[in-house]
Amino acid sequence: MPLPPVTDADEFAIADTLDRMLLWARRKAPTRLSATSITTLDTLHLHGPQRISDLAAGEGVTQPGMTTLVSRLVDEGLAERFADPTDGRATLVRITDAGRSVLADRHRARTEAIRADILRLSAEHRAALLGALDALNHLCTSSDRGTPR
Amino acid sequence: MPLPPVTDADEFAIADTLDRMLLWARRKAPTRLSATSITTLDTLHLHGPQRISDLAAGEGVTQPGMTTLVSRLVDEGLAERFADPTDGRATLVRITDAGRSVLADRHRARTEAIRADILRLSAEHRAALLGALDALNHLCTSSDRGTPR
DNA sequence: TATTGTTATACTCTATAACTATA
DNA sequence: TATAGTTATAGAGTATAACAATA
Repeated sequence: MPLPPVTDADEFAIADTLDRMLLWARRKAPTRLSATSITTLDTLHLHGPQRISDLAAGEGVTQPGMTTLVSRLVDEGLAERFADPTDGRATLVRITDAGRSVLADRHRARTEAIRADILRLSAEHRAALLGALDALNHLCTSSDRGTPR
Repeated sequence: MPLPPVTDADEFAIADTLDRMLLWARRKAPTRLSATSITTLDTLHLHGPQRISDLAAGEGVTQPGMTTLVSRLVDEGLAERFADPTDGRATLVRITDAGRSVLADRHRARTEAIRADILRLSAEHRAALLGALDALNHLCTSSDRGTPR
């Protein structure tokens, strides 16, 4: 069976819906840590140790801002700094076990909250969502860097 | 053709992916106004005039916090206050044309940014996304209230 | 001289507490 | 007395500017 064609208008409709999703998402989900702290921890978790400047660029904050943020994470035991063996100027940051634990707890809680909404959907809608998971995952992982400010 | 069954594990997978989407989303999208300002304007746009206390509950902030936020919006000409004819204690807030314009501009810009990522997906993925739009829209609109703090 | 990171300072946002006005 | 909203104060988070150390 041939795939349905995806037109310009369709692409716009997809983007439009996803943007509305983001507003929805923003209204759920209060977290103890700031949103930037969470995404920074997530980056460290997924991609391993990083420089301050790389983290800053990736999260769309300034370098001094990232220094402060990392200091907070270190104070709370969620991350740690260590010297970059290849560059005396640089500092590398790595997530700790406690940091991973915070990330896991938060993810578990939020997943449960979202799941409650999914249960209210029709079987057809859930099936459609299931069919789009792979696409959504690609979307999230392909280009997860923000635009610099 | 019968629908594929949606199991508990599937529901979890959907919720899991959506939560990852939210982290992705957070990394895109810097906005001039705060996230709460945007969602508040969006609520006023979608559901009409509201009381301060209702807005506060809906956005998951305190009543004094919403007073301040609304004052900012009013100062910028994006919303306006008027007396509730049915309750002398209450103030109603309504979005202005300028507010709608800000919302539209932001939506347009973000939709365009997301669309760029969609263009990098395969035709199959885009088709799957298209098939899930209705489900996603239901998800966003069914229960768009945040949990109170 | 350019780059990496930190410190100093100021501004925005939002929470808690105390207050005013109306029901 | 309870409810709607505001004002006062404090704290978190992040930006810009100035600085120190290394490449």
